[in-house]
Amino acid sequence: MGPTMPPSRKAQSPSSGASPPYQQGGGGGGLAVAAASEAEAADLSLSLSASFSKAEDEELTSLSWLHEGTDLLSSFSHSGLRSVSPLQQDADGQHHHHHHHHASRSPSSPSPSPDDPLLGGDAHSPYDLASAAAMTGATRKPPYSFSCLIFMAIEDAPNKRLPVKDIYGWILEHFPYFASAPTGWKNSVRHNLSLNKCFKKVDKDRSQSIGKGSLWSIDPEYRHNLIQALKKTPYHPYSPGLATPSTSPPTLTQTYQPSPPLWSGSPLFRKNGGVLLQGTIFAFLEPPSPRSVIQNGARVRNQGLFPVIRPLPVSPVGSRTTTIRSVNFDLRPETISTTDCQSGDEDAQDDHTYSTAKSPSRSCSSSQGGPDSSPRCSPLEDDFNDDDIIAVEIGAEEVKPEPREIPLDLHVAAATATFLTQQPLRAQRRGSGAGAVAGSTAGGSLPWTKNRLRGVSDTLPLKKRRAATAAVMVAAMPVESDDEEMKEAAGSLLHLAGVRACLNNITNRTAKGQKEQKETLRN
DNA sequence: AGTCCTTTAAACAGGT
DNA sequence: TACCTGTTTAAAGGAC
Repeated sequence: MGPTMPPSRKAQSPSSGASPPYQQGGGGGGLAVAAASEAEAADLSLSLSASFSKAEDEELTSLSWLHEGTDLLSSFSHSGLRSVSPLQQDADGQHHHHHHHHASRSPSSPSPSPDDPLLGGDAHSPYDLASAAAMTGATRKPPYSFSCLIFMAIEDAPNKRLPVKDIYGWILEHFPYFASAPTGWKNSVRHNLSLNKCFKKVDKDRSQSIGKGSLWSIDPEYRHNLIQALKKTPYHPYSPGLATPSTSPPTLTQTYQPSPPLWSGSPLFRKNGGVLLQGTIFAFLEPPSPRSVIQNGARVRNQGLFPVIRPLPVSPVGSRTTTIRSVNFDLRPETISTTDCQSGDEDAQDDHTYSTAKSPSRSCSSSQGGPDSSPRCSPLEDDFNDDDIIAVEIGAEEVKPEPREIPLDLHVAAATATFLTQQPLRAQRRGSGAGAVAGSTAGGSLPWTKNRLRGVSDTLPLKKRRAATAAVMVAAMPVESDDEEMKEAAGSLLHLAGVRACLNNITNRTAKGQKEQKETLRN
């Protein structure tokens, strides 16, 4: 019953042609190097960091809306946009569909204090929906993937669950674009709900059936993937074209020129792999005091929906370092390739969440460790459980003047690692490898392809993978550095950290398979 | 060139 | 019957 060939695809998605920001596609795998430009790509500091699950927890902790009873709603409150959810639910999960009103017009939440440097009274706060809406306009597609949109909608619901219809409503309300967009988006939403492991139906209680359909909720296990996906948005303070927070305390980061847009679909972002690089570089640039991070964290928490994506502070050209981001992403236990993790394929199953974070370093694809990653595969974990990130700076070359003093010793690196574990941006790291959540198809594997039929075992043989990893490392080396010592150092460090990058360990699955897995998880 | 990923389109089944 | 919901397959296209 395969679908018949679509009559005319040409009229297809507007999205595909113009490389809209929200398109995060491409997961390709290259090593992502953060730089404001290609040219600068090679000029970043090389930092290897490994993060582990614990870090993830901490990371989550940093998001207020996750742990402090601060839900996304509150995040909206800061924008004055969301005051009242259009979809009101009572404690029983009953939905009372209020007439859609634009929350922005009737803010019920207190506006951010004008003098709050973090929240800023800035009407153009990049973190509020109003700004987002204004920026995207009613005619432009929001930069969020459907998964993110769905996630936000659900999170915005008092009971964290919504029927599709209300999800549509939420999206429409907050992103007017869809009001006039082709109807296909609803199909996409449903498609996402069905395929993305991040979403799951709530067992419907007959007694309180809401009628047709089920309530959809976020699978806690994959939630962080969604969160991470959200973090990758174009709406961050320093995005060009976006308002910038006027009051942020002077930090080293401010000395940077705003880098190109870093929304997840941004080429630059992809190149960087986003997160890690951001986090890493960020860490180096930020004052030693975690405070700034915390501040940012606070911000994140307040922002909720609008992930803090800061521009990558780009190392001035000239610094001779390279950043290896894939390591960071992939090292997390969850993202570690099964192969590298002893377990092999057994877990192949859980993985699949569409990743929201797409990742360039798909090393451990979403399919794999995805979000769930239940199987904690990793020896690494045993060795490092505490501050999950190990950042190692590998040799900055003497050659060019380091614009910023980049710590060259492990102590500093360690500190940085710690720092990173506390800083929100860090979350993004995984985007890459693991596939984040995203969307729809997040987990990783999308249905379509033969590839998907391959199992973990089909991925590159361990040997090759390792070779690939090595290649990655080498590739990450300063361009002009063919210094074997350096390479060795990198290798040693990785080894030391028990880090093994895993590449292309993506398990492809058929949609069916995913579904089955999804089912399995449910049961 | 091949692979990955997201989005879009569409067929279909089941429910209301 | 018409519409909605949910699942699944397929393909387009961008990115690496």
